[in-house]
Amino acid sequence: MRQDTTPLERNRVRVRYADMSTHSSSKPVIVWFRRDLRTTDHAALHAAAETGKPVIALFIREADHSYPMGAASDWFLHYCLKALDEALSVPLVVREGTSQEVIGDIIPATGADEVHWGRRYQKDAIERDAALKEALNAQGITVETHNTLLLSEPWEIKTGGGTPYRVFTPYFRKFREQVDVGEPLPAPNLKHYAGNVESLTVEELGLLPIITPSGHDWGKKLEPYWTPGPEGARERLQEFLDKAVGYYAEYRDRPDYDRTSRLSPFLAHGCISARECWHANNAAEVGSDKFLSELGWREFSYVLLYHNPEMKTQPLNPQSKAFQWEGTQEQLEAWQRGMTGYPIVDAGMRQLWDMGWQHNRVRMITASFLIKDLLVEWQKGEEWFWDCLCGGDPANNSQGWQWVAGCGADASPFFRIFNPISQGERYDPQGEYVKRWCPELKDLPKKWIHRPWEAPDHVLDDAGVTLGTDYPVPMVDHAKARDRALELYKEMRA
DNA sequence: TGAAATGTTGGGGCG
DNA sequence: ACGCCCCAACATTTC
Repeated sequence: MRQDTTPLERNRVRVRYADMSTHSSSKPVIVWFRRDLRTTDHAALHAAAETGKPVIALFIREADHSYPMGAASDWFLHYCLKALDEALSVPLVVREGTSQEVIGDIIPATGADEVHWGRRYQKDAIERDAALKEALNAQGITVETHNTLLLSEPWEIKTGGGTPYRVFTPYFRKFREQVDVGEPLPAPNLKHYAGNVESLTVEELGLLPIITPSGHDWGKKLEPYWTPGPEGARERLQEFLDKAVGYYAEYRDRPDYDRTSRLSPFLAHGCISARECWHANNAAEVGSDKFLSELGWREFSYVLLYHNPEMKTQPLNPQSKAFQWEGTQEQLEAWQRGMTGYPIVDAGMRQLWDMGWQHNRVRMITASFLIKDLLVEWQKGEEWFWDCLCGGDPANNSQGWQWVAGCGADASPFFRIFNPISQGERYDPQGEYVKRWCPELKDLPKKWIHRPWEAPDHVLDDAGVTLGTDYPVPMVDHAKARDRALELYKEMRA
């Protein structure tokens, strides 16, 4: 709930640095942290430390962000900031406002004459950062930008014709020929700045979800699943490399197994770098090229986002704009709540709500269902995921939704429509994933777990399930919905 | 990183 | 023994 005054005005806090004895006469350098909330393999932090100047570590809750984080990502971010503050040997200065205001305030207050940050790739962010850089340069302040997000710059890898790639496979082949993913940078030693810098506490940013009047704490449910921050990211990567990466190609499509990396939220907030993941995979006793290729998809998504700034809302494939969506708000809400009547879809949507994350195979199934069975615009699904994912990535989320909708670059063709029953039976054969997230179906035999409406009455009785009361009747008939989607697809092409 | 419809093949039952 | 039909099983095409 935003009020008339900013938290900084309401509650002025001064960070008092522990080490006041460092009397360096040199001017400090500011490192502005964004989606790179770590100390290792951080090119901007590293370069700032190399100057030998005292370092002011800064995070800004940007007031003028046109693509603000979703609620679950804010939750994750809150704990990332606290973890980063602990991981850094200097305090993290936390502020709210526009970057121009905040940095424009810190520079005269501290005498800082140099600013470093990691580059961003969304058009509005690029423009704001460029304007800030220009304004600072005009004041004689040095600005250096770095790559803290990606393995390669989106403009670096081009086809023979000099255009950006639009198909993943040749893109990634070229990437592997061209890009030398070097060693991650170590965490640098930082020199303390001996003065004071105004800072909010992380709490004052108000990132945590508001507890409802009835006392429901929505953020609390995410806690068991995640340890946000660099330490949690390293642990997660290590566990993945120790236990799952060897089976990645075989089992990553199985939502009933815990065989994916679950690193997406950490990568999205930059708790760990893609280079650290890449490198650790290759250094591990057993690694997986498939895992590297997933990191490659992340790079490819940023290529698409960089060259297509409207990717969040506009189909990359322009003729897709003519598609006549006919899904309703009620249908969208049933999907959001996990009440479609198709168990694999509902399990996925409830997992997303509870964990702030959804298994990748299930993302394809739930997205296909929203788009092709319910005929709801993919953008509505993108928005919901953006709000619910505790590590929503602007490039990956848009790219993934466009892929399923069939309107993206190198996308799945529109007519590739997932059957929620056969997908469920193939990838969750025992129904364990469904039973975990839809406990009302836990006593249903596996034969009927993905199609409860076809189960004989006595089976439903024995399982204690009354369709329409305990669990919904399917909201659409998949076979009919499929025909309708193909019909609309044909109309669009005509 | 589909699914369904359609086409082909080959073995076995049977007149 | 032979042709015919049936129908899995697999392959190809279509959306």
